[in-house]
Amino acid sequence: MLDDRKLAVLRAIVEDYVSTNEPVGSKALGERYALGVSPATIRNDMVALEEEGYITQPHTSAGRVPTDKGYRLFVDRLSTVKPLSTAERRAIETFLSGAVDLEEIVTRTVRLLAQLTRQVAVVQYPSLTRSAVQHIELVPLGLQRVMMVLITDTGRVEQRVIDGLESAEEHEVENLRLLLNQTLVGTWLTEVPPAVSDLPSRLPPEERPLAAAVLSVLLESLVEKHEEKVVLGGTANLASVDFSTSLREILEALEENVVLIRLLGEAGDPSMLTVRIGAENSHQGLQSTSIVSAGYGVGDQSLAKLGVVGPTRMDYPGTMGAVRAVARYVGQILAGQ
Amino acid sequence: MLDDRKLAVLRAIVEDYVSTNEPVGSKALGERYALGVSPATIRNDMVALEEEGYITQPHTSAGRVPTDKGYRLFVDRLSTVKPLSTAERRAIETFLSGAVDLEEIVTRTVRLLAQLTRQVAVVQYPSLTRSAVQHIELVPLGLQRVMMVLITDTGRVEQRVIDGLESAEEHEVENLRLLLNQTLVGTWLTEVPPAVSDLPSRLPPEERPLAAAVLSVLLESLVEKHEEKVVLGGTANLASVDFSTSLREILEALEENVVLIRLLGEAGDPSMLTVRIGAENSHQGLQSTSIVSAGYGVGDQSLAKLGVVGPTRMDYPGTMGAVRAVARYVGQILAGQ
DNA sequence: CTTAGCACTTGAGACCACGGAGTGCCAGGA
DNA sequence: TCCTGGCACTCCGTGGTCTCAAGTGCTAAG
Repeated sequence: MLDDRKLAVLRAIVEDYVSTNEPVGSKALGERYALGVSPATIRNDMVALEEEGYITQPHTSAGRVPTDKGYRLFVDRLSTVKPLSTAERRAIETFLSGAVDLEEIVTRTVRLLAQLTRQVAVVQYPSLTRSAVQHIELVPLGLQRVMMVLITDTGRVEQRVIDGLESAEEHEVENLRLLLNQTLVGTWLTEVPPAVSDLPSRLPPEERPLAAAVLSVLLESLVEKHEEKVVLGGTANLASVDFSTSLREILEALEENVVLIRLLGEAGDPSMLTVRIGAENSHQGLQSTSIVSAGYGVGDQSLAKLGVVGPTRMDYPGTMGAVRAVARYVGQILAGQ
Repeated sequence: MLDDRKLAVLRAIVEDYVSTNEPVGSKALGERYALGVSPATIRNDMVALEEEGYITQPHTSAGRVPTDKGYRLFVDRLSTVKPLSTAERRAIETFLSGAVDLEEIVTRTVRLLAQLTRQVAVVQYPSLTRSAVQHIELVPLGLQRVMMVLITDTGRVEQRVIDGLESAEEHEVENLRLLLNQTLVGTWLTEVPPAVSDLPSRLPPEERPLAAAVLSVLLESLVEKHEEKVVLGGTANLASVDFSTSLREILEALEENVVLIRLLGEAGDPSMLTVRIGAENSHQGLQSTSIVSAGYGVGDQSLAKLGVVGPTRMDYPGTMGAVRAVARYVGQILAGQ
């Protein structure tokens, strides 16, 4: 059905359209890419490709433009991820290694990715669920307030103030602090709830109210802050492309962190690159964009996702290469912390 | 030079242009606003206003458009800040009072402001410099690492890991923690450096290396995190306006936190509303925008700034009303924390 | 199966004419 | 002195027509 030459034609169409942003015709195609056949032949192939739904013409007697399905085929079978140049790799490395804490790693990553791909970059904070407790600190703030600080081995810090306590005596707080650390250090966050279920019963009765209050806040912070935080960068890059859907819709979608997180989450195997093209995106405002994403993490466990959002008409090999490289380096940096 | 009627004409021009986005002519002006004089008279006034540089025509025989100078006069003398409706006030209050921590207050504020003004909102995190130490916590993480957590009375939390220590014995850390809190709780952050200068000398010699390391990180975090954090929202609102400078430039400027902070900082008396119009903004990319900002804080001390960025052609009275109201409510919420 | 040739389609751009909205100016009136 | 009505002029935006380039589909020959 689709022989090699037809595929080559499709590839050429995609590449040409991506770089020129203009519908590509049979003659120009034959000239610019060494297909070794005449325009007429290319036209015949185009008809076949159009019948199969890989390309389409904006109007009769205009050139062809790839459809979402066409890009999909291109990504799946006709292209290979383009590795970064060594200069680029070195730049990534030095740029990221200058970061001092998790927050800075994330902000730098997002900048980097936006710059490399010239598109909008999205980086999700490492999720809490996949990390383990490194330390829990309780700080008395006056008699009725205690601050809880939870530190994970991925460098994330969550803090909460627990208010309206009956009384929080120094030694009670100290006791609880010791017990919590003893019980929880090294535990996966997902394992925290079962691990603490019997904890109050291991304390003298008068200390249980405090423990209960602290635990409820601790558990709450685990579900609530779940994996909700993302950082966005390079929105200015949207301005240079013209989208079929309005720019406003896209910006609105991108501002909704919830939407972004859902989209990143929808991606498949986190250890692989995922590409969602045009209408494959479930969100209304992003049907004219493609999202290239990858999981990143320490070792073989993925902690969170990062990716870029751009027009369906994007340089897939290059973008995929950049996303993959950045994801790997961030993982390394995190591991090194 | 400029009698009352001329000013009334200018006011009418600004109001009309803001609401229609079209150059406004003498006839239409007389009809829509009850100026009580003929178009010819208005034309004469327009000539005078144009000579003074308050208005300009895009081309001969088109209507007039206010210049930056015209808007400036309008803001300074021809308009009054429009108070919000009680419904809006109530909405602000309920929306903001649902926030649980500083981060959420800031995010909610930015959303709120963007929604109220239909423009881009900018909120700066409460600055460290104007707040006082509420608590300092030191947490040993293994033998060579200590985490320092600094909590301010404005609810801000800074944490740092101090690495590569020779040894951090439990009791040394504990000692230092006590001493730090004893010395610093209640101290303005700006007063911290002098307050700790002689601190190592008050410790036994063997504990001084640890103290020095911790102090250097503490001081560093004071200057570094200074007032650098801003949150942005409502960028989608940019898409609906068309700017004379390219949208890209504006988005780029907005992404540079440094730029935003400088711009907010340039504003005058923090207890007042500041309006910077068009070319009054020092930054290149924002010469076609106006920035309305205000300080917010607890009591009469301003902790940080917030504001909105929009086209020079904006509804100044409404925007100023919204910014002022939001700034006040945020202050109240912060005080209530 | 490929290719050359050809007639056909269509949007983009150039050109033009025209109407509407706005202007400046002047002379007459309160 | 200031306002007003009148008038001639300017310019932009709109819509129509025309042409051109690029592209297409189809057919017949290699």
